[in-house]
Amino acid sequence: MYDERVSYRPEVSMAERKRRLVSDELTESALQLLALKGFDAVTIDEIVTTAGVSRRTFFRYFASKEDVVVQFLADMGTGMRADLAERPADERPSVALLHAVRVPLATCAAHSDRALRVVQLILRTPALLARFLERQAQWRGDLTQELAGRLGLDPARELYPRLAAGMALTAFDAVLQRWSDSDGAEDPSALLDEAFAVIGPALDGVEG
Amino acid sequence: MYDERVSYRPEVSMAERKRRLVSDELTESALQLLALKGFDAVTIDEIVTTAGVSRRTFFRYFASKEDVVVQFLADMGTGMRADLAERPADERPSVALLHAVRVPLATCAAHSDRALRVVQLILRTPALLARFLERQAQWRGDLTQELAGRLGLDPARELYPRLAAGMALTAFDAVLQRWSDSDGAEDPSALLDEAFAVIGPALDGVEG
DNA sequence: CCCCCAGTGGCACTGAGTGTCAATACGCTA
DNA sequence: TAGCGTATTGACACTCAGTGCCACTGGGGG
Repeated sequence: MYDERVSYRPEVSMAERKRRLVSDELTESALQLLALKGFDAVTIDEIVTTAGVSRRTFFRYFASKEDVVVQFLADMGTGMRADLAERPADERPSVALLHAVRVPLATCAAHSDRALRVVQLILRTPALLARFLERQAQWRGDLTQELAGRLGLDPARELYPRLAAGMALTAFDAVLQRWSDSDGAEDPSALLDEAFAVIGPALDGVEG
Repeated sequence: MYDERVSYRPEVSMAERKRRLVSDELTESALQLLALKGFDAVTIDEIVTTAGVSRRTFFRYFASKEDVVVQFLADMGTGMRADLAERPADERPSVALLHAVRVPLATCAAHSDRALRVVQLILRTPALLARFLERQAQWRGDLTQELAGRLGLDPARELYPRLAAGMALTAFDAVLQRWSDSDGAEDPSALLDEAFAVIGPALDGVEG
């Protein structure tokens, strides 16, 4: 056999790397075509032909046509909750949430060449927007739970955790919208600070 | 001809009443079946058979299967913007938005026998939730525009209008969620007051 | 009385999404 | 190196959502 110390990663199997390759190829082809011709004008057959796999394989990687696009931004949500969980327990909600929401926006800004096109496609395609908002509702639930835990509140009795999570995501949406409308000209991070300056008083309460 | 003063409404034609009848019949059948068997388990064929019309006719009244359910709550959005527009110009945003959002929730509470089942169905069915949130995004845009107009702000340069609209709808969502989870036991109006007590400071600014 | 037309049903078609099965390729073991 | 179990794939058939098209009908107006 080969020497395990060079060019061999036991933790990433051959099969796993192969799966990644197919997934990436599919995502690449889909994004290319969808951005070019619009969501409705592209069939799955075109995507899989371009990617060089069968139609059946497509649905083994993505649950729907919308998923190819939306999953591109999916990790954001899981990351946000993790980031919130890592903030110090005594930090004010406005500060903790600001940091949690900033990370995915910074990622967008860093990969603006790809991300901008995807975001614009999502915001302008009703079917994609619907799926995106559905995902975001999931994020809101996650943030609500995390926030309730850190504050010792019961989300079934107190409105605050859900409202705070919703406000943070409202800020996220507003920034994303402006970033998209300005074709990436405006700085997401600066816009986010601006947004949190508005919602901050509500997040930290009247005594803030 | 007949005497126009009795049992004849020139403003509501025969054809129009007929359309209403078909639409209501379709909505009725759909809601009944969907609530009973779940969204995915009901086909359009079942709905139209129950309603006694053809499949083709269904799609002349509703754009999709989701639409039958979501359109049940659709007028809410248009009503909200109209209500906001009618508030006095010098009223604080928090008060104006509170009134605008209260109306549809009051309507839900008044028809809780129907509305509760529909809301629960929507919140628990991913496909329906997605369509509902898509509609809500439209409401947010409308409220943003209305609010910007009343405050003399440019929504393309100021984040506030969109944030305020988003916060009001976040309150709306949180209340709807609690109302649904409690099977209608909690009072939407009281919950809404509670929610606006939280977000109010952000809506009216630091000088509120 | 006839024309007009909005609403309808039937039909065929495209495209999304799923279940099934045979073939293939890889990893492991003798 | 040969053989075996497993995971991935491709092909096919099928259901169902949604759309375009055309012929029919029934009621209202000239």
